[in-house]
Amino acid sequence: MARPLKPLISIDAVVTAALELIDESGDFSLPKLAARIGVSQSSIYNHVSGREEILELVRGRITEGDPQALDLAPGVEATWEDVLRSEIRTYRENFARHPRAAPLMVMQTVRNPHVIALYERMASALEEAGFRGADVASALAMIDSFAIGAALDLAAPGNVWDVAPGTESALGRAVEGASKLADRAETAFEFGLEALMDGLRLRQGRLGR
Amino acid sequence: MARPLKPLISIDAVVTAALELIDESGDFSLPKLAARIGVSQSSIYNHVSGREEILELVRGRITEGDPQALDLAPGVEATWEDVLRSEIRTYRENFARHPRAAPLMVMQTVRNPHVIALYERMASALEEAGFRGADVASALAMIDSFAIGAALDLAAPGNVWDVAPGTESALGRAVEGASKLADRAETAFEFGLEALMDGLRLRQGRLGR
DNA sequence: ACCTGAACACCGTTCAAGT
DNA sequence: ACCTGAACACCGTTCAAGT
Repeated sequence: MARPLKPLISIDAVVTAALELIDESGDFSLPKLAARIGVSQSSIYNHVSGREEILELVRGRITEGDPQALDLAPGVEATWEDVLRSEIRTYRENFARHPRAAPLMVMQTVRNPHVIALYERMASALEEAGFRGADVASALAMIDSFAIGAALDLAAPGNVWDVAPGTESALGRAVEGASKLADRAETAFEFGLEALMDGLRLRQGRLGR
Repeated sequence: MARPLKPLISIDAVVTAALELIDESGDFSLPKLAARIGVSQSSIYNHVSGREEILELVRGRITEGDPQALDLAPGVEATWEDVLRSEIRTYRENFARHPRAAPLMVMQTVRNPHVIALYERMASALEEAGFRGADVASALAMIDSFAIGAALDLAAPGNVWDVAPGTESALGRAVEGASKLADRAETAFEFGLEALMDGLRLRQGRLGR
């Protein structure tokens, strides 16, 4: 076949196909990706450096859903808490739309500009709150863990802990209590988000000490 | 060679070799594992069901480091906060000794009894604090995210975010501030742990509301 | 019961050859 | 510039054959 008049592949098509593959089955391989695009495996390397870059592009696609505007009463300034809460929620909602994508991203360094920009907005909010230097980094690390954890939670199989049902134990009761909820992951996320915000607010109050 | 008089492999040896492999290089495959034990790849399946079980056994080995006793003044009862803080710290310290193991565990359901027991102790502490049912599960999910995040942080390459050094931005300043610290991950962990405990304590106070 | 070697169905990446 | 097919060096798992 050799070189066609019009390219058979575009980076965009690669990313779209990759995300479809991930959404459908949760696993993703170059052979499957090539098959879906209808092209040979090796030709993908003409557009992209390899698997890692594809996944990083997928991260971009997932995250680029515009940062939802904070709608506040006119004239009211958004507080650092508003901003932080909103960014975390957006981040998590983006992954909620592609639950199976999270596990594939965890182990890769974040290079995507959209995601970097998101963390930049959070870092600014933390500075506005009065946090400085390493404290900002620590807070970001915590937020990051929480957000990734929440995303992984969405991808996780029904039970994270292999506890026999009806077990008389605190963990058994917790698992049972959660299983009654329509959206266990959602509830856990909201609980965690508020606890996290409380924790930060409290530390902010002590900053001058 | 066929069946030897004394088994060439023991489950214990498999786990030890697997953990060595992980600690040294961070990656782990059955061919490499077999080579290290000095046995053929397929014979491993006589002792273990496959890759997943091996990793779950490794999780056990890492976690079984005895739960450090809380040493308190005699007669003083450990509060739920003491217990929680100590368990989280222990969990994270265990992974600190094997930083490269964390990424391999993230995507697997926890089946190991030692780890289940650890979560059971945390669930009890949360009940003692007054949390019930889904709230216990939510708090555990949050703690879990945090602990796993902290563990992944130890395994992560130097920079989690690909920010150009000297960038004039809040994120740039945060990264720079953190890079000055001898133990960035350690500092972030302590910051997060205290913020998390604060968040839980505050929610506990509102439980009766 | 426990080992081996061969086989199977996968991976990601490279590269000469074609137009 | 962009595609193909073949090749390479890996995976995890299964299974008949040996003692």
